[in-house]
Amino acid sequence: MDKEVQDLVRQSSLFKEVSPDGFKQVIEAGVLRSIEEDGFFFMQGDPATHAYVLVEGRVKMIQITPNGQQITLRIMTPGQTYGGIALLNPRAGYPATAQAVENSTALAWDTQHLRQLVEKEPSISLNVMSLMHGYISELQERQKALVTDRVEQRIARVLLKLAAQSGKKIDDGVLIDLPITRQDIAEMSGTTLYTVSRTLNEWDRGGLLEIGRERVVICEPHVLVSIADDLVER
Amino acid sequence: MDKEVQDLVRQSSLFKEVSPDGFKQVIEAGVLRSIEEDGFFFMQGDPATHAYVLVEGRVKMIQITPNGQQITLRIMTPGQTYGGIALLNPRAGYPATAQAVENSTALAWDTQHLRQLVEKEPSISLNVMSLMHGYISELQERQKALVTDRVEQRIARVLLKLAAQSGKKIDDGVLIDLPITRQDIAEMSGTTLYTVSRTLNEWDRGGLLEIGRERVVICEPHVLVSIADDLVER
DNA sequence: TTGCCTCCTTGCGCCAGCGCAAGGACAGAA
DNA sequence: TTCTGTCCTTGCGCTGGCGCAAGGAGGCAA
Repeated sequence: MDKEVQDLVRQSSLFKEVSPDGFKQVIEAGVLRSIEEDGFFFMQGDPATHAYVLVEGRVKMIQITPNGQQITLRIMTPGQTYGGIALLNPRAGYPATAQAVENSTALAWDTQHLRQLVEKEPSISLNVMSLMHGYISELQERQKALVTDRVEQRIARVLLKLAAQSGKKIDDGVLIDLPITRQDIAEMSGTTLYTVSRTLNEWDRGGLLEIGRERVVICEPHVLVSIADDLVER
Repeated sequence: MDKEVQDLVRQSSLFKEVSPDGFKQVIEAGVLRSIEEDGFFFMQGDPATHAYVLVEGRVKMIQITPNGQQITLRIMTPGQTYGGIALLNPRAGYPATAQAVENSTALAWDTQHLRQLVEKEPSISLNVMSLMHGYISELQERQKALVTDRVEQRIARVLLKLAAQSGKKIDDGVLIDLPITRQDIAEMSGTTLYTVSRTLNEWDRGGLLEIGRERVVICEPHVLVSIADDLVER
């Protein structure tokens, strides 16, 4: 297995602080799985059989409503963990769908191996709880935002989060280094593609950012922050 | 310790399936704590030091926004667990505030004892994860509802959930056996007390339910379900 | 009985955001 | 170079839901 991949796994929130010995077992038990663009690692409701650490590409966690509408929960970058629920009994379904945004590769562990690993390394169990805790906080945060924030604030928050996660410093600001559509942003901020388009264009006109097709560059991050925190007149 | 209380703990989602031996230790380590109406077990952000099983009364989990606005996440009834996060390192803050709706009593375990118990009974650890999993599903469900459902549907859902949890069969329907204000319902459904009032009155006029001061009786549960599921014309 | 407090109702005006529809722009294929 | 598909923009009309303000009504205390 690739040295680089091993490092990624060692630092992942699922297996961090595992002993060298245990880590060897982790690597041995992991199975590589590749999914091409727009394919799925798993669907919401599927029995949770595997936990994944993303090695390459981008994966988004989404929820699909009965009427086909869709909300995006998060976008994962290499090194991040998803499907950690699999530690539980596999009858617990995945709470969301994992879809590849680009061609992606992940290491996977099935429930059985995971349980063996946990027995040897109980810290993994704490790691899973820690992951879930983070996830809960995030969901609560989003829920609060949905109830109390205006759409403008929510869009600002989404952009800042994307920048923090996949931002790339360039000449005139921070480029969000993802092929991301207005629709994607709308799904992440709980609004519509129309409103996103209008808002981004307004901000572009104000020099706050620069937009293009599937491209956003944040020029004035601090202004965006003050919009997100509602410190600014409309 | 009360026999009744012990049964409650034995069936709680935190300690179910613990061996008789381990259970004895659980009971020994638990500490009773009473909070009177409107008091707090803990506040959001406090270091998570204790896990609780509610023994008597009602406790609501809430989130308070910087500007004082408030959203209600859930209302707990006796036997339910909260603060399970405490198993983790206590620097992880509680993700929400636990406030007593009536005079309430709970059994509490601190992090240190919990860790000892988990060592003896690893199933507790799985229980915690299971709890968190349920919590995550619930939050995602709510989030989906906030984005895609109309206010009317969300109010219907809240009423149904309250009825499922604290419903009491009476002559003309199911009484929600809680002193619950319009404001409370608004916080749970992510809307305002005005809209809740208008909606409930409309339903009352239609014979769907009967309302009074801090009182709701659901007369036609199935109609409410079809509203929640959007199977009905407006 | 009276007063007070909290909870509830409702008319009214307002506007943020929705979503259709039509058209433009860009990128990659052929 | 042209074509095709996807992505993006924007004018327009509409409405669900918000929130103020004012008043009503039930419950509790003294």
